[in-house]
Amino acid sequence: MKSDTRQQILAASSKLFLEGGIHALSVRAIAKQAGLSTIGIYSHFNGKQGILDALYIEGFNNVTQVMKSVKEDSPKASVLEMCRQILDFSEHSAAHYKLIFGANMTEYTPSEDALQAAADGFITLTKVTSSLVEHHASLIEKQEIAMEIWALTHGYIGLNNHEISHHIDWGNWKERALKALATHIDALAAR
Amino acid sequence: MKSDTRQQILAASSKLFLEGGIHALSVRAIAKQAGLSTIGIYSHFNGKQGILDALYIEGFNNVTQVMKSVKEDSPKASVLEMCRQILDFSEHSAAHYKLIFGANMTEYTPSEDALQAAADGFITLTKVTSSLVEHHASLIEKQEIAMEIWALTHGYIGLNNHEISHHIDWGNWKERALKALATHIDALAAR
DNA sequence: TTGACAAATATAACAGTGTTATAGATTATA
DNA sequence: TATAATCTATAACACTGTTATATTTGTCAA
Repeated sequence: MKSDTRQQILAASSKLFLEGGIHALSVRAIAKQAGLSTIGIYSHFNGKQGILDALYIEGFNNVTQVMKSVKEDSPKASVLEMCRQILDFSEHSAAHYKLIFGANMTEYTPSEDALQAAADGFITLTKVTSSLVEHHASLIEKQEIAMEIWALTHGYIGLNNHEISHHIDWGNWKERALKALATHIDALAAR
Repeated sequence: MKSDTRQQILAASSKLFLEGGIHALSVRAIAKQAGLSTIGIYSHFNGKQGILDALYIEGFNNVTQVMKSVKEDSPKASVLEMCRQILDFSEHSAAHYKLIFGANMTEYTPSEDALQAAADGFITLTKVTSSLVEHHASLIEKQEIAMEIWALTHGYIGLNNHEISHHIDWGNWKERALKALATHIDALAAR
Protein backbone atom coordinates (compact mmCIF):
# COMPACT_ATOMS: atom_id res chain seq x y z
CA MET A 1 0.00 0.00 0.00
CA LYS A 2 1.43 3.31 -1.03
CA SER A 3 1.37 5.75 1.84
CA ASP A 4 1.86 8.48 -0.75
CA THR A 5 -1.59 7.76 -2.11
CA ARG A 6 -3.11 8.19 1.33
CA GLN A 7 -1.41 11.53 1.71
CA GLN A 8 -2.54 12.64 -1.74
CA ILE A 9 -6.13 11.83 -0.88
CA LEU A 10 -5.89 13.60 2.47
CA ALA A 11 -4.36 16.70 0.92
CA ALA A 12 -7.04 16.79 -1.77
CA SER A 13 -9.75 16.37 0.83
CA SER A 14 -8.36 19.16 3.00
CA LYS A 15 -8.11 21.52 0.06
CA LEU A 16 -11.70 20.93 -1.04
CA PHE A 17 -12.95 21.08 2.54
CA LEU A 18 -11.28 24.37 3.34
CA GLU A 19 -12.52 25.90 0.10
CA GLY A 20 -16.06 24.60 -0.02
CA GLY A 21 -16.90 23.02 3.33
CA ILE A 22 -18.19 19.54 3.91
CA HIS A 23 -20.54 19.63 0.92
CA ALA A 24 -17.62 19.98 -1.49
CA LEU A 25 -16.38 16.60 -0.33
CA SER A 26 -17.84 14.11 -2.77
CA VAL A 27 -15.67 11.06 -3.34
CA ARG A 28 -15.48 11.89 -7.05
CA ALA A 29 -14.36 15.45 -6.33
CA ILE A 30 -11.70 14.20 -3.93
CA ALA A 31 -10.47 11.60 -6.41
CA LYS A 32 -10.34 14.14 -9.21
CA GLN A 33 -8.51 16.67 -7.03
CA ALA A 34 -5.99 13.97 -6.08
CA GLY A 35 -5.59 12.79 -9.68
CA LEU A 36 -6.68 9.29 -8.70
CA SER A 37 -9.76 7.11 -8.85
CA THR A 38 -12.21 6.81 -5.98
CA ILE A 39 -11.16 3.34 -4.85
CA GLY A 40 -8.30 4.60 -2.72
CA ILE A 41 -10.76 6.43 -0.52
CA TYR A 42 -12.13 3.00 0.46
CA SER A 43 -8.84 1.16 0.80
CA HIS A 44 -6.85 3.93 2.53
CA PHE A 45 -9.74 5.35 4.51
CA ASN A 46 -12.97 3.78 5.54
CA GLY A 47 -14.74 5.44 2.62
CA LYS A 48 -16.28 8.89 3.07
CA GLN A 49 -16.50 8.14 6.81
CA GLY A 50 -12.75 7.94 7.13
CA ILE A 51 -12.25 11.22 5.33
CA LEU A 52 -14.63 12.98 7.67
CA ASP A 53 -13.02 11.32 10.69
CA ALA A 54 -9.61 12.57 9.67
CA LEU A 55 -10.90 16.12 9.26
CA TYR A 56 -12.87 15.88 12.52
CA ILE A 57 -9.75 14.82 14.40
CA GLU A 58 -7.81 17.62 12.73
CA GLY A 59 -10.51 20.11 13.72
CA PHE A 60 -10.54 19.10 17.36
CA ASN A 61 -6.76 18.93 17.54
CA ASN A 62 -6.62 22.48 16.19
CA VAL A 63 -9.12 23.93 18.65
CA THR A 64 -7.60 21.97 21.53
CA GLN A 65 -4.17 23.34 20.67
CA VAL A 66 -5.57 26.84 20.65
CA MET A 67 -7.11 26.30 24.08
CA LYS A 68 -3.87 24.93 25.48
CA SER A 69 -1.85 27.93 24.32
CA VAL A 70 -3.79 30.39 26.44
CA LYS A 71 -1.68 32.08 29.10
CA GLU A 72 -3.12 35.05 30.96
CA ASP A 73 -2.55 36.63 34.33
CA SER A 74 -5.70 35.49 36.04
CA PRO A 75 -8.11 32.56 35.84
CA LYS A 76 -10.88 34.81 34.54
CA ALA A 77 -8.65 36.40 31.94
CA SER A 78 -7.44 33.00 30.81
CA VAL A 79 -10.94 31.61 30.41
CA LEU A 80 -12.10 34.70 28.55
CA GLU A 81 -9.11 34.56 26.23
CA MET A 82 -9.73 30.89 25.55
CA CYS A 83 -13.36 31.65 24.73
CA ARG A 84 -12.26 34.46 22.45
CA GLN A 85 -10.07 31.99 20.62
CA ILE A 86 -12.98 29.59 20.22
CA LEU A 87 -15.19 32.39 18.89
CA ASP A 88 -12.45 33.30 16.41
CA PHE A 89 -12.00 29.64 15.46
CA SER A 90 -15.69 29.39 14.61
CA GLU A 91 -15.14 32.06 11.95
CA HIS A 92 -11.62 31.43 10.68
CA SER A 93 -12.11 27.68 10.53
CA ALA A 94 -15.82 27.64 9.86
CA ALA A 95 -15.71 24.36 7.94
CA HIS A 96 -13.91 22.59 10.78
CA TYR A 97 -16.19 24.21 13.35
CA LYS A 98 -19.34 23.03 11.56
CA LEU A 99 -17.96 19.54 11.18
CA ILE A 100 -16.87 19.04 14.77
CA PHE A 101 -19.72 20.82 16.51
CA GLY A 102 -22.50 20.29 14.00
CA ALA A 103 -22.11 16.60 13.25
CA ASN A 104 -25.27 15.67 15.13
CA MET A 105 -27.29 17.72 12.67
CA THR A 106 -26.02 15.65 9.77
CA GLU A 107 -25.76 11.96 9.06
CA TYR A 108 -22.08 11.78 9.95
CA THR A 109 -21.29 9.92 13.15
CA PRO A 110 -17.70 10.31 14.38
CA SER A 111 -15.66 7.15 14.89
CA GLU A 112 -14.27 6.16 18.29
CA ASP A 113 -10.91 7.70 17.41
CA ALA A 114 -12.61 10.93 16.41
CA LEU A 115 -14.63 11.00 19.59
CA GLN A 116 -11.45 10.57 21.57
CA ALA A 117 -10.20 13.80 20.02
CA ALA A 118 -13.44 15.48 21.08
CA ALA A 119 -13.11 14.13 24.60
CA ASP A 120 -9.52 15.36 24.80
CA GLY A 121 -10.80 18.76 23.76
CA PHE A 122 -13.33 18.80 26.56
CA ILE A 123 -10.68 17.70 29.04
CA THR A 124 -8.53 20.63 27.96
CA LEU A 125 -11.47 23.00 28.28
CA THR A 126 -12.13 21.63 31.76
CA LYS A 127 -8.52 22.20 32.78
CA VAL A 128 -8.62 25.82 31.75
CA THR A 129 -11.99 26.52 33.35
CA SER A 130 -10.99 24.62 36.49
CA SER A 131 -8.82 27.56 37.42
CA LEU A 132 -12.06 29.38 38.23
CA VAL A 133 -12.78 27.10 41.18
CA GLU A 134 -10.82 25.95 44.18
CA HIS A 135 -8.28 23.25 43.72
CA HIS A 136 -10.09 20.75 45.91
CA ALA A 137 -13.27 20.94 43.86
CA SER A 138 -14.47 17.56 42.63
CA LEU A 139 -14.18 16.50 38.99
CA ILE A 140 -17.95 16.74 38.66
CA GLU A 141 -17.93 20.32 39.89
CA LYS A 142 -15.12 21.18 37.49
CA GLN A 143 -16.98 19.60 34.59
CA GLU A 144 -20.08 21.54 35.54
CA ILE A 145 -18.20 24.79 35.21
CA ALA A 146 -16.78 23.64 31.91
CA MET A 147 -20.28 22.81 30.67
CA GLU A 148 -21.51 26.28 31.55
CA ILE A 149 -18.67 27.97 29.72
CA TRP A 150 -19.04 25.57 26.79
CA ALA A 151 -22.76 26.22 26.57
CA LEU A 152 -22.51 30.00 26.64
CA THR A 153 -19.64 30.11 24.17
CA HIS A 154 -21.06 27.69 21.65
CA GLY A 155 -24.52 29.08 22.21
CA TYR A 156 -23.35 32.46 20.96
CA ILE A 157 -21.65 30.82 17.99
CA GLY A 158 -24.87 28.95 17.25
CA LEU A 159 -26.78 32.23 17.28
CA ASN A 160 -24.16 33.82 15.03
CA ASN A 161 -24.54 30.95 12.58
CA HIS A 162 -28.33 31.04 12.68
CA GLU A 163 -30.11 33.08 10.04
CA ILE A 164 -32.00 35.12 12.62
CA SER A 165 -28.74 36.80 13.60
CA HIS A 166 -29.17 38.74 10.37
CA HIS A 167 -32.49 40.05 11.65
CA ILE A 168 -31.28 41.51 14.92
CA ASP A 169 -28.67 44.00 16.00
CA TRP A 170 -25.78 41.59 15.90
CA GLY A 171 -23.01 44.16 15.42
CA ASN A 172 -20.12 43.09 17.57
CA TRP A 173 -21.29 39.73 18.64
CA LYS A 174 -17.98 38.50 20.00
CA GLU A 175 -17.66 41.37 22.45
CA ARG A 176 -21.22 40.65 23.52
CA ALA A 177 -20.45 37.00 23.99
CA LEU A 178 -17.36 37.82 26.05
CA LYS A 179 -19.34 40.28 28.15
CA ALA A 180 -21.95 37.62 28.86
CA LEU A 181 -19.19 35.15 29.68
CA ALA A 182 -17.56 37.65 32.03
CA THR A 183 -20.91 38.19 33.74
CA HIS A 184 -21.33 34.48 34.14
CA ILE A 185 -17.81 33.90 35.40
CA ASP A 186 -18.30 36.59 38.04
CA ALA A 187 -21.56 34.95 39.04
CA LEU A 188 -19.84 31.58 39.35
CA ALA A 189 -17.40 33.11 41.79
CA ALA A 190 -20.28 34.41 43.89
CA ARG A 191 -22.27 31.17 43.74
CA MET B 1 -54.85 22.26 -8.70
CA LYS B 2 -56.18 19.87 -6.10
CA SER B 3 -55.56 21.17 -2.61
CA ASP B 4 -56.19 17.63 -1.43
CA THR B 5 -52.98 16.52 -3.11
CA ARG B 6 -51.05 19.20 -1.32
CA GLN B 7 -52.45 18.05 2.01
CA GLN B 8 -51.64 14.41 1.23
CA ILE B 9 -48.04 15.31 0.47
CA LEU B 10 -47.75 17.42 3.61
CA ALA B 11 -49.22 14.68 5.80
CA ALA B 12 -46.87 12.09 4.29
CA SER B 13 -43.89 14.39 4.81
CA SER B 14 -44.79 15.06 8.43
CA LYS B 15 -45.22 11.36 9.17
CA LEU B 16 -41.84 10.44 7.69
CA PHE B 17 -40.15 13.42 9.34
CA LEU B 18 -41.48 12.66 12.78
CA GLU B 19 -40.51 9.00 12.47
CA GLY B 20 -37.12 9.28 10.85
CA GLY B 21 -36.00 12.89 10.92
CA ILE B 22 -34.95 14.98 7.99
CA HIS B 23 -32.95 12.17 6.39
CA ALA B 24 -36.09 10.08 5.92
CA LEU B 25 -37.45 12.80 3.64
CA SER B 26 -36.47 11.75 0.13
CA VAL B 27 -38.95 12.87 -2.53
CA ARG B 28 -39.52 9.23 -3.51
CA ALA B 29 -40.26 8.24 0.09
CA ILE B 30 -42.69 11.13 0.45
CA ALA B 31 -44.43 10.28 -2.84
CA LYS B 32 -44.72 6.62 -1.90
CA GLN B 33 -46.05 7.46 1.56
CA ALA B 34 -48.63 9.75 -0.06
CA GLY B 35 -49.55 7.18 -2.72
CA LEU B 36 -48.64 9.66 -5.46
CA SER B 37 -45.80 10.33 -7.83
CA THR B 38 -43.04 12.81 -7.05
CA ILE B 39 -44.18 15.52 -9.45
CA GLY B 40 -46.67 16.99 -7.00
CA ILE B 41 -43.82 17.89 -4.67
CA TYR B 42 -42.60 20.24 -7.37
CA SER B 43 -45.95 21.67 -8.44
CA HIS B 44 -47.50 21.99 -4.95
CA PHE B 45 -44.32 22.86 -3.14
CA ASN B 46 -41.10 24.27 -4.43
CA GLY B 47 -39.57 20.80 -4.55
CA LYS B 48 -37.75 19.48 -1.52
CA GLN B 49 -37.12 23.08 -0.45
CA GLY B 50 -40.82 23.72 -0.02
CA ILE B 51 -41.27 20.61 2.09
CA LEU B 52 -38.48 21.65 4.43
CA ASP B 53 -39.83 25.21 4.58
CA ALA B 54 -43.25 23.96 5.62
CA LEU B 55 -41.74 21.82 8.37
CA TYR B 56 -39.43 24.65 9.45
CA ILE B 57 -42.36 27.02 9.79
CA GLU B 58 -44.28 24.37 11.70
CA GLY B 59 -41.31 23.84 14.02
CA PHE B 60 -40.91 27.52 14.82
CA ASN B 61 -44.63 28.02 15.20
CA ASN B 62 -44.68 25.15 17.71
CA VAL B 63 -41.80 26.43 19.81
CA THR B 64 -43.09 29.99 19.64
CA GLN B 65 -46.50 28.84 20.83
CA VAL B 66 -44.87 27.05 23.75
CA MET B 67 -42.96 30.19 24.69
CA LYS B 68 -46.11 32.28 24.53
CA SER B 69 -48.00 29.98 26.84
CA VAL B 70 -45.67 30.53 29.77
CA LYS B 71 -47.32 32.19 32.75
CA GLU B 72 -45.46 32.29 36.05
CA ASP B 73 -45.46 34.51 39.07
CA SER B 74 -42.24 36.36 38.49
CA PRO B 75 -40.10 37.42 35.54
CA LYS B 76 -37.34 35.00 36.57
CA ALA B 77 -39.75 32.12 37.03
CA SER B 78 -41.32 32.85 33.66
CA VAL B 79 -38.01 32.93 31.83
CA LEU B 80 -36.85 29.74 33.51
CA GLU B 81 -40.10 27.98 32.68
CA MET B 82 -39.82 29.13 29.08
CA CYS B 83 -36.30 27.76 28.91
CA ARG B 84 -37.44 24.50 30.44
CA GLN B 85 -40.04 24.24 27.69
CA ILE B 86 -37.37 24.84 25.04
CA LEU B 87 -35.13 22.17 26.60
CA ASP B 88 -38.09 19.76 26.56
CA PHE B 89 -38.91 20.70 22.98
CA SER B 90 -35.38 19.82 21.90
CA GLU B 91 -36.05 16.27 23.08
CA HIS B 92 -39.72 15.71 22.35
CA SER B 93 -39.53 17.33 18.93
CA ALA B 94 -35.96 16.49 18.14
CA ALA B 95 -36.52 16.38 14.39
CA HIS B 96 -38.08 19.84 14.39
CA TYR B 97 -35.40 21.16 16.72
CA LYS B 98 -32.61 19.94 14.47
CA LEU B 99 -34.28 21.37 11.41
CA ILE B 100 -34.96 24.84 12.78
CA PHE B 101 -31.78 25.31 14.79
CA GLY B 102 -29.39 23.15 12.80
CA ALA B 103 -30.14 24.33 9.29
CA ASN B 104 -26.85 26.19 8.98
CA MET B 105 -25.00 22.89 9.38
CA THR B 106 -26.77 21.42 6.37
CA GLU B 107 -27.40 22.59 2.84
CA TYR B 108 -30.93 23.71 3.53
CA THR B 109 -31.48 27.46 3.49
CA PRO B 110 -34.82 28.61 4.84
CA SER B 111 -37.04 30.71 2.57
CA GLU B 112 -38.06 34.24 3.47
CA ASP B 113 -41.38 32.99 4.82
CA ALA B 114 -39.58 30.44 6.97
CA LEU B 115 -37.18 33.06 8.28
CA GLN B 116 -40.13 35.23 9.22
CA ALA B 117 -41.32 32.41 11.47
CA ALA B 118 -37.86 32.31 13.04
CA ALA B 119 -37.84 36.05 13.55
CA ASP B 120 -41.28 35.90 15.16
CA GLY B 121 -39.90 33.26 17.51
CA PHE B 122 -37.05 35.52 18.53
CA ILE B 123 -39.44 38.40 19.07
CA THR B 124 -41.50 36.20 21.38
CA LEU B 125 -38.37 35.15 23.25
CA THR B 126 -37.40 38.79 23.60
CA LYS B 127 -40.81 39.69 25.00
CA VAL B 128 -40.57 37.05 27.69
CA THR B 129 -36.99 37.87 28.64
CA SER B 130 -37.75 41.59 28.58
CA SER B 131 -39.57 41.14 31.85
CA LEU B 132 -36.11 40.75 33.42
CA VAL B 133 -35.23 44.37 32.71
CA GLU B 134 -36.92 47.68 33.35
CA HIS B 135 -39.68 48.78 31.06
CA HIS B 136 -37.76 51.73 29.73
CA ALA B 137 -34.86 49.65 28.55
CA SER B 138 -34.04 50.10 24.87
CA LEU B 139 -34.85 47.47 22.25
CA ILE B 140 -31.15 46.77 21.86
CA GLU B 141 -30.75 46.13 25.56
CA LYS B 142 -33.76 43.82 25.53
CA GLN B 143 -32.39 41.91 22.56
CA GLU B 144 -29.06 41.58 24.33
CA ILE B 145 -30.74 39.88 27.25
CA ALA B 146 -32.63 37.65 24.86
CA MET B 147 -29.37 36.71 23.13
CA GLU B 148 -27.77 35.72 26.43
CA ILE B 149 -30.70 33.53 27.40
CA TRP B 150 -30.87 32.08 23.88
CA ALA B 151 -27.16 31.31 23.89
CA LEU B 152 -27.12 29.58 27.27
CA THR B 153 -30.27 27.56 26.54
CA HIS B 154 -29.33 26.41 23.08
CA GLY B 155 -25.74 25.99 24.14
CA TYR B 156 -26.80 23.36 26.65
CA ILE B 157 -28.97 21.68 24.03
CA GLY B 158 -26.00 21.69 21.67
CA LEU B 159 -23.88 20.02 24.33
CA ASN B 160 -26.63 17.48 24.98
CA ASN B 161 -26.76 16.68 21.26
CA HIS B 162 -22.98 16.45 20.93
CA GLU B 163 -21.41 13.03 21.26
CA ILE B 164 -19.07 14.20 24.04
CA SER B 165 -22.05 14.48 26.37
CA HIS B 166 -21.90 10.67 26.49
CA HIS B 167 -18.36 10.91 27.83
CA ILE B 168 -19.02 13.18 30.79
CA ASP B 169 -21.30 13.11 33.78
CA TRP B 170 -24.35 14.39 31.97
CA GLY B 171 -26.94 12.93 34.34
CA ASN B 172 -29.62 15.53 34.77
CA TRP B 173 -28.59 18.01 32.17
CA LYS B 174 -31.81 20.00 32.14
CA GLU B 175 -31.61 20.80 35.83
CA ARG B 176 -28.01 21.82 35.30
CA ALA B 177 -28.98 24.06 32.40
CA LEU B 178 -31.74 25.67 34.46
CA LYS B 179 -29.35 26.19 37.35
CA ALA B 180 -26.86 27.90 35.05
CA LEU B 181 -29.68 30.00 33.60
CA ALA B 182 -30.83 30.97 37.09
CA THR B 183 -27.28 31.97 37.97
CA HIS B 184 -27.08 34.07 34.85
CA ILE B 185 -30.46 35.70 35.36
CA ASP B 186 -29.46 36.69 38.88
CA ALA B 187 -26.22 38.12 37.53
CA LEU B 188 -28.13 40.14 34.94
CA ALA B 189 -30.16 41.69 37.73
CA ALA B 190 -26.95 42.69 39.49
CA ARG B 191 -25.22 44.00 36.36
C1' DT C 1 -72.82 17.09 -25.62
C1' DT C 2 -68.48 17.48 -27.82
C1' DG C 3 -64.07 19.11 -28.82
C1' DA C 4 -60.21 21.99 -27.71
C1' DC C 5 -57.33 23.56 -24.38
C1' DA C 6 -55.35 23.85 -19.75
C1' DA C 7 -53.99 21.77 -15.63
C1' DA C 8 -52.59 17.91 -13.01
C1' DT C 9 -50.21 13.74 -12.66
C1' DA C 10 -47.45 9.44 -13.97
C1' DT C 11 -43.35 7.92 -15.75
C1' DA C 12 -38.85 8.30 -17.77
C1' DA C 13 -34.57 10.38 -18.00
C1' DC C 14 -30.81 13.12 -16.29
C1' DA C 15 -26.82 14.22 -13.41
C1' DG C 16 -25.25 13.72 -9.15
C1' DT C 17 -24.22 10.76 -4.56
C1' DG C 18 -21.53 6.77 -1.81
C1' DT C 19 -20.39 2.18 -2.35
C1' DT C 20 -19.26 -2.37 -4.25
C1' DA C 21 -17.91 -5.45 -8.09
C1' DT C 22 -14.95 -6.51 -11.81
C1' DA C 23 -10.89 -5.86 -14.57
C1' DG C 24 -6.33 -4.46 -15.17
C1' DA C 25 -1.78 -2.88 -13.61
C1' DT C 26 1.92 -2.93 -10.41
C1' DT C 27 4.68 -4.81 -6.78
C1' DA C 28 6.58 -8.47 -3.97
C1' DT C 29 8.31 -13.05 -3.39
C1' DA C 30 10.05 -17.64 -4.30
C1' DT D 1 11.33 -15.32 -14.41
C1' DA D 2 6.84 -16.83 -12.97
C1' DT D 3 3.43 -16.57 -9.68
C1' DA D 4 0.93 -14.48 -6.01
C1' DA D 5 -0.37 -10.49 -3.64
C1' DT D 6 -1.51 -5.83 -3.58
C1' DC D 7 -3.03 -1.65 -5.49
C1' DT D 8 -5.71 0.99 -8.66
C1' DA D 9 -8.90 2.07 -12.67
C1' DT D 10 -13.27 1.48 -14.34
C1' DA D 11 -17.92 -0.15 -14.40
C1' DA D 12 -22.03 -1.04 -12.16
C1' DC D 13 -25.37 -0.55 -8.52
C1' DA D 14 -28.94 1.76 -5.76
C1' DC D 15 -29.99 5.88 -4.16
C1' DT D 16 -30.69 11.33 -4.43
C1' DG D 17 -33.26 15.85 -6.30
C1' DT D 18 -34.78 17.61 -10.45
C1' DT D 19 -36.45 18.16 -15.17
C1' DA D 20 -38.46 16.30 -19.47
C1' DT D 21 -41.91 13.79 -21.77
C1' DA D 22 -46.22 11.34 -21.96
C1' DT D 23 -50.74 10.55 -20.29
C1' DT D 24 -54.85 11.57 -17.81
C1' DT D 25 -58.20 14.62 -15.94
C1' DG D 26 -60.74 18.90 -15.65
C1' DT D 27 -62.70 23.15 -17.61
C1' DC D 28 -65.06 25.92 -20.83
C1' DA D 29 -67.09 27.51 -25.02
C1' DA D 30 -69.66 26.45 -29.05
